Amino acid sequence: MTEELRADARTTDEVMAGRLAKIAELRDKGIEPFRDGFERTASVGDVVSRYSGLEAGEETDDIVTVAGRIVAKRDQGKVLFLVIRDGAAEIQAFCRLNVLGDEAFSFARDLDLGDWVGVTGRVIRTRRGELSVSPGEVVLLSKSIRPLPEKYHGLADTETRYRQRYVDLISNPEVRTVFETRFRVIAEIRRFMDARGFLEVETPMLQPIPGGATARPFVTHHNALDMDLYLRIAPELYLKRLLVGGFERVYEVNRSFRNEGMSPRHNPEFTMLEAYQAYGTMETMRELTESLITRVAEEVIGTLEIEYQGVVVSLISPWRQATMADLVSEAIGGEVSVHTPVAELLVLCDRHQVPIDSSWGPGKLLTELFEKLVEHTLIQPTFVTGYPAEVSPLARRNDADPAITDRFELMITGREFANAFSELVDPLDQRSRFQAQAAAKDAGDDEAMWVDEDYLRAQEYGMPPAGGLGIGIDRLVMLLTDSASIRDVLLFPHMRSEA
RNA sequence: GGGCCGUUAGCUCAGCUGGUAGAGCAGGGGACUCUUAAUCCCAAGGUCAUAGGUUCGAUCCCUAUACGGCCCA
Repeated sequence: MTEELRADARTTDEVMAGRLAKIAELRDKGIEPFRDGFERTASVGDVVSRYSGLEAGEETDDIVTVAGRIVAKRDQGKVLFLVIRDGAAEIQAFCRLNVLGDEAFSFARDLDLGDWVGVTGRVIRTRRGELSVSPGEVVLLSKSIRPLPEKYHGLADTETRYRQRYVDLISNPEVRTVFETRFRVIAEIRRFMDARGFLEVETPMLQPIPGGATARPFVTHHNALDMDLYLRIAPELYLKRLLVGGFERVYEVNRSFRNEGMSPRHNPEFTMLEAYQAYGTMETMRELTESLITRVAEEVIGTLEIEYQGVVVSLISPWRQATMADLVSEAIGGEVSVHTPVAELLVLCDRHQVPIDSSWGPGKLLTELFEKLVEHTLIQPTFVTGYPAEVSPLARRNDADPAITDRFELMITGREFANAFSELVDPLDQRSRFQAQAAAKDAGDDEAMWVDEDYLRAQEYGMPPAGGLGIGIDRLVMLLTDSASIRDVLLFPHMRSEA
């Protein structure tokens, strides 16, 4: 039976049948192919760094026990080379018949690519210069029953890479590096914020009223309460309630959810940093943003000159600042602002093929022109200021010009990286802004905000002046890892159900 | 949602605007006591994404669907 299965092993199913037969065989011999734990004396990385000075042909008497996955196997008859990978480090097991003896050697030869093993033996460097463990013992820790992708080209199919990230991580070592960078970025952000006296907090992901952004939410249902709840589109309104409650500096590294299309730049769930600082302003947040991103780049990738998709981006301070009105004026070759008559803006929208809606005021029209004509041109870091109040329902009006707000968005590589403002703390103005949003929602804008009465009530108790900030972490990681798609910086990007 | 492109062995890829498919790696058998994309010999491996259509005949041409990628909204 076993022999037949082995002889017939062809496709995946048959390979798997062969491996299953091996499992049965091992159990017949009293060997459990899925062990309970294992004691090793060193990681592969430790051994590699500790013995980096060992000369070719030199053999130590030091005995180590390492463990890992077999990722390559070179069988030479009475000598067998197994490459053992533990994390990102690899070491060769140089198995010799005369050292292991007949039974142990044939056991080692019977191991398969993908198996997890423990190897005990002397640390040596082969005549050909490869650091190795020369095992006196090889034990199977966990059997692999499914074949790994091709060893040289790795796994290239994008669909399989995203769906089966575990295989991608085994097969393409540089993928691991991207994710190590991602999580070091997040760790560095926390260190930076903590050092500035911010407290990391947690706020609801399930919200009765989704707020803090203009986006369509995901809906879910709480059975016991028989009420609909929404997955948060932003933590903003809860974090600002904490300012009312007396917390002065808070932040949340948050997963938020937006029910919109997917693209190389959008995933339905994404990660951002939101931070609020009592007594701060847009300018406080601007300095914070620039310092934070600069620090993270220096600490994690060690440079401020970044090549992104073939373009060099310089994160060296100071970063450019410009107003939306000036940038749009420059793009169209004439003076426009939020005070330009609507009729004139409509002509410009028409001329530049910007689709419009009859309910839009000058602020929205100007913003649309900006997004169509300017945004994609801002490759180097640029703080765009002077956002119209019409498109900034949570931001404080500028004292000199109440039609715009004390708000910026940070653009890099033509994309939005951060959004921040002096917070609107006036409950009366906030109510009228919410009402304008509600009117837009009634007019069919399903991304418009809801009126959040509890948030207004909180503000009515008195909210300190404050600066608030949001930074898109996925995009930041894309920039720092030169990744073209957001899927390349998400371990498990969303996909349709498999066919 | 619209447009374009893709889907061939477990993996990476070939395949002549039509005559039912090839290689390398992995897997199987064998040789080899310093290999490292090991090498050499042998044998095997396919519902050409799915469903229809055109045709004497379809991996190839047409339609639809599924999944993926890019662009646009």
